[in-house]
Amino acid sequence: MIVMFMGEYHQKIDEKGRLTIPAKLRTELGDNFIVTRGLDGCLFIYRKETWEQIINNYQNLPNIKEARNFMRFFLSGATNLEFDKQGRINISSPLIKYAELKKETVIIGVGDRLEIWSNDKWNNFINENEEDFSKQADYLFSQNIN
Amino acid sequence: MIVMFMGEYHQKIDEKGRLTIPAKLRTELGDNFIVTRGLDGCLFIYRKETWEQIINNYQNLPNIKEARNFMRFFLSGATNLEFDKQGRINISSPLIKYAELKKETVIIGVGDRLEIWSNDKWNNFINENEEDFSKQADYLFSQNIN
DNA sequence: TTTAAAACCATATTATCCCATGTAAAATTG
DNA sequence: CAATTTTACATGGGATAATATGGTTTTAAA
Repeated sequence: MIVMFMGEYHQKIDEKGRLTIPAKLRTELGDNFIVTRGLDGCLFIYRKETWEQIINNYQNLPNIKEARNFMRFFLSGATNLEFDKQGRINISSPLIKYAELKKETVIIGVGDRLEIWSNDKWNNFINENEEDFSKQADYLFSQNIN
Repeated sequence: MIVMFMGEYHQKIDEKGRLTIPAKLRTELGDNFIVTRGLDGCLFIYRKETWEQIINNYQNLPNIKEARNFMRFFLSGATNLEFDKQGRINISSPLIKYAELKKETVIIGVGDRLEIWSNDKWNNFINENEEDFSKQADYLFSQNIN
């Protein structure tokens, strides 16, 4: 992984569907990237290189129904986007609808991708899972004492 | 473990989210480090080397929902930071919110990491756990640690 | 000809950098 | 050893540049 996306950023999406990507993330993204329906009700943004790797990996999956359906979901939602002069992207209305994006939007870095969440969904996510996370973290942190 | 962080330091965070790291700790931290959501309501600061070790352990988690969620929580809370000319770091507002940081702040050294606590939380923590510490110590030291 | 989307422009907000002051520790000198 | 000076460090505030965001015009498409 060349780029490791991290952090949480709060941005406003306007009524034209335009969303500013924070400057720091822009430089890490480059100007060739893909937005698509993500898992768990958010959108994913991948660098082009990462996207191509993912697609390659799925080419090798057996031609079973589950794999076919997943590819439909993943590819039909995918769009090649660019920044406008002010560093914004234009999110299509099907994707806005899918992620239930309102004005208040959260962009997070998760390793090889960015995720776009509606503020409400993200808060729910954090609140519902916080306790589990500390348990998991207790476990995981106890693993790396060398 | 090359560096062993120790000690308790009381610093003030200003209304811009700037926090001075004591000079002694600065030299031990180097100028490449990561701040992230920690456990029990505080923030963790890791040297870059330590951080990379931790990440390596997580790379190989399977792509199941629990692992995905945990990575979201973990990476979205992480930021790569640097010192300003006066030796301060700039803590992002989601992290300030998470750790409920007010003006009075406590920085403690805990082995391979630093922890940032709000003064109130730290006092509560000490008060609530003081009696237990001796029991916990008895338990831990009886486990033969070699 | 109408509508919508994309490019452009302008302003408001935020973050970053730099400097000033206050305070405590250390060092130097009588 | 005490007193005074010097240095380092912590903390606050203001100016400037970068960024986010809203609105307007132009272009293209239906």
